[in-house]
Amino acid sequence: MKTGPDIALLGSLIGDPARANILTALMDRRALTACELAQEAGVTPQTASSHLAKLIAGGLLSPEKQGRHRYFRISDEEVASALEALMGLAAYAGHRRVRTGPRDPAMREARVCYDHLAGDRGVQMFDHLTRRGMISYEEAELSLTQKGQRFAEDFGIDLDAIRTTRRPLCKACLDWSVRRNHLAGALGAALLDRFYVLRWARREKDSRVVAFSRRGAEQFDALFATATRR
Amino acid sequence: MKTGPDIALLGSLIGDPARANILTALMDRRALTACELAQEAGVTPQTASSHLAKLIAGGLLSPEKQGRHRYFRISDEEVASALEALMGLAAYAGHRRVRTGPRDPAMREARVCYDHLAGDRGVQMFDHLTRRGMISYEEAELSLTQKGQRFAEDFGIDLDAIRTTRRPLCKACLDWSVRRNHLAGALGAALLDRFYVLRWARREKDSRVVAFSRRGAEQFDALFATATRR
DNA sequence: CCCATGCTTCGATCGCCATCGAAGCGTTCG
DNA sequence: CGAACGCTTCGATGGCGATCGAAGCATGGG
Repeated sequence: MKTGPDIALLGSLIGDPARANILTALMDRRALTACELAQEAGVTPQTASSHLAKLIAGGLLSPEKQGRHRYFRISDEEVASALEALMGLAAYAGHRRVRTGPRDPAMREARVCYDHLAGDRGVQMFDHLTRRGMISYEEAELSLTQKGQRFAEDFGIDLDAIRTTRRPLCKACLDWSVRRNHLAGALGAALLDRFYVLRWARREKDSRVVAFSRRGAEQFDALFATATRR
Repeated sequence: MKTGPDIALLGSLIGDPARANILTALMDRRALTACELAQEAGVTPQTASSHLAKLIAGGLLSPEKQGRHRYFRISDEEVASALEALMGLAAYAGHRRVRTGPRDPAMREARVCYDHLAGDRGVQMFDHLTRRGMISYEEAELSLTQKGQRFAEDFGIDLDAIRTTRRPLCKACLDWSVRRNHLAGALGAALLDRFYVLRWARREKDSRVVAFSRRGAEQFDALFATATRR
């Protein structure tokens, strides 16, 4: 008999197409209702309900009651990160759901991963921050340096406010399209937020794509100029 | 329709208990025969054969013919790394296959992950190497510094020989038991090899456990003394 | 050569689980 | 309060896939 974590349970949860669709739909950090998810997955509400129950029992999703709706979201950054890693392997092994569509390049350029920026631009930002010594990698954990703190404050991020949460400030998340790290954690989320506020970018409706305006892209490139984009 | 990598396929592959057992059994980098794997998984050779065919089709395993035997191994470090990440989530979410057994603490202390050292000791080593500036984390990739190169050579590792392979020298791998990084890549493999040669440790039969001798543990602790063990 | 070994293919069986219709339960709104 | 909505539970159905016995194919040894 084997010992160790049970990957079969998680695998079978992720293995059903309807459930995989649900999880994928929730990878942006939205919380969706059961009916919306049913539509995303292409099944009836009854079926979706049973899937959702299983995903909750498995710890992958968390329900949230609000009025007569029930919203579902991915439980945890840990879960999102593991799913992103699986997507990485899937992309690497060459399993794609559909032939590369028109949306695909946009996804590769910039998309939402849970609540932070992923794709080429996410990696570009991460590269710049580490290369310029704003984020340091010590004891296998990321931390924000003095220089990085000044940068963040200057960029309009209220670090004190962020630090009140229990959530880690900086975390690395493996990008499935670029297969390198991008920045997750509270700071990653705050930065993306800031891009929205500054109108550099906006979320594309019903997708994970983050669309940068021309001006926004220029400003972004100027700010994170160290690393060259692919 | 969704776009992006297909996690459902991988999920369903990993989701079957027999296949999960097979994958887990191969997580040390051994190559096993179909019959051995059948026994590991607790199914007949016929059944195992069909599972193995699917795992190969999915890109997770690679077959290797040798005489009248056919050996199977995990295709790739990428695959092993993704599986380790899934185990991390499973452990985090609290799904364990069996009640914590006597072997479990030993697994947590030191075990083989593909072909490098994982567990408390693996993380301890990684921490020391990064903290002492032997491995640097730049542009989202690990690299061996001058100081690190001297260290490795002094420890009896032939870096030139290693570099002939196309395999990356240093890679980070997320440890499922400690949930922090340990060192993978060619250097990680070479270091573990060195521990065997120096008789600091040996593989426990039929398990992923790496058993350190008392003397070996002392030397190891002396060498990687920066980080305190848990 | 013939037989043993190792593995795969074939065919049949069985069980589990995804699916959906119908009904039940709670919430909201007019 | 009744009707509409949102979601879940129940029950029945169907299909896919895991499983194994038996046979087929290689390879190697005597």
